Amino acid sequence: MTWTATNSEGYAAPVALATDIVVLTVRDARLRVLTIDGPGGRRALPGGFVGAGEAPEQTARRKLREKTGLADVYLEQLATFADPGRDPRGWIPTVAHLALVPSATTPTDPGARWTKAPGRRRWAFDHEQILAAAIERLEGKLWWSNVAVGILAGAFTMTEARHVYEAIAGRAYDAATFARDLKATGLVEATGERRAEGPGRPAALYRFCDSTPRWGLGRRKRIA
Amino acid sequence: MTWTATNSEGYAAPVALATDIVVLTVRDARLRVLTIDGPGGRRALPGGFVGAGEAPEQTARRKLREKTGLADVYLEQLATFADPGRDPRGWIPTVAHLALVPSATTPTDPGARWTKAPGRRRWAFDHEQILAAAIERLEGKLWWSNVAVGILAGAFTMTEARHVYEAIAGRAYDAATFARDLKATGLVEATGERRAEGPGRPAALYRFCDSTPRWGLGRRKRIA
DNA sequence: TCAATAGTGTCTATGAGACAGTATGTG
DNA sequence: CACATACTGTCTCATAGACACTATTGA
Repeated sequence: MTWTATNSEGYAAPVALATDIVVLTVRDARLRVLTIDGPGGRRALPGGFVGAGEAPEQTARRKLREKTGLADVYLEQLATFADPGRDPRGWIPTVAHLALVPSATTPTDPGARWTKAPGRRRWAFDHEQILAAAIERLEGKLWWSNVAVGILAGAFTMTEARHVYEAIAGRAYDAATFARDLKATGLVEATGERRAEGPGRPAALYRFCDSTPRWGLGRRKRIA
Repeated sequence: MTWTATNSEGYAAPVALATDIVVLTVRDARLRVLTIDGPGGRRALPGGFVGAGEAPEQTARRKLREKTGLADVYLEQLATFADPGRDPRGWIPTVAHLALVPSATTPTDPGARWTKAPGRRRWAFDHEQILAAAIERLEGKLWWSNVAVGILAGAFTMTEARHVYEAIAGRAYDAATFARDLKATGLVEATGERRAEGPGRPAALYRFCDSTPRWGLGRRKRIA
């Protein structure tokens, strides 16, 4: 039995407005997406219904806090998926969001897992399409904006940053060239600190100047 | 009196799902947006309500046909605006679209006009914000995709194309460099025809290889 | 001392801006 | 012929890839 809704003018209305969140991070040199159990043993994206008087972004942040315990997260709107029949429960458009969280994030929700992205898992609803849009957006903005600040929150070494960029771009970068070019974006600054990880010369630490979405200086970088 | 809606589970639902369309073109060397009369003498974007069983993109195409008489139009989803209170009639999220039409397009709707974008006009609702998002999207994709095919439908000379690109980018391009770089995107092809406009050597004609959204070869071009 | 990791310098290929000069039309 | 517009060739600067070389740590 599907749900229905009617407005005060007598016309059919959407049953609800949903939001789905593509939570991405880089773990073990792989891009991974946070998934929950969906119907039919398929993977699904976390999400929920937008409350009356609530902006979709607020809903997304609220759900993200419930799933990961994180309050300050890089979050941006991705696109809206509203094809008829996308949700068997009825007419439920969803405003998809892209969120990036630090590598060390552990889901607080016991049903949530990190899944390789892209991978061979079967997805519920139109979530595979939403995931594809999220990855394309992330790749496209990688060298042009500070998106990566979501994963590289706090201080990081150039080597750590490089591993994150490599997992997202799906290619290797020369270490020297990488450092030069990341500095050239004007988006990062040195903290002045250093960090030693095992043997070898300690690495200088950097941080992104802003944690809110910003565009870089318009340099180019080949992804493929 | 604001509208309301309730779904079959007893919860408040959106009153309706709307779509607004930012129809852009280049006329008289200026970027222009199609506007209709909104409340309070303000300018408004054309749009309408998404019907039950309809995808928002279909609604946008239907409305576009009513306003301009055009059936095949470059159209892509822009973003969804759903802040509470954005529409005084009630909870009405809108899926905004970006559409590009040829320069010669004349509105069939008598209330519709071409308005300079950006300009100093006052806008209804959150339409100024939607327009700003559309212009940013168009500028950002200009040299990376075939967006301009929406305006340069059919065959065009390099000079015509340059005028369109200049109006969108807000800067002048060297004619020789422009032609070289537009060809280098791999998105256009020569038709083999020529066209004479007054005195001077006739210009070769080109067309975009695809009329559906495509990405170019990843070259760069400075906008500012 | 060596191994390991971090960081610097530089050579080269390519794309983009600028512009001089050539080609081909109309009157 | 003059003039106007279209097109070609080329110089130069900036960016990105590659890689040799130096620097700084722990064992």
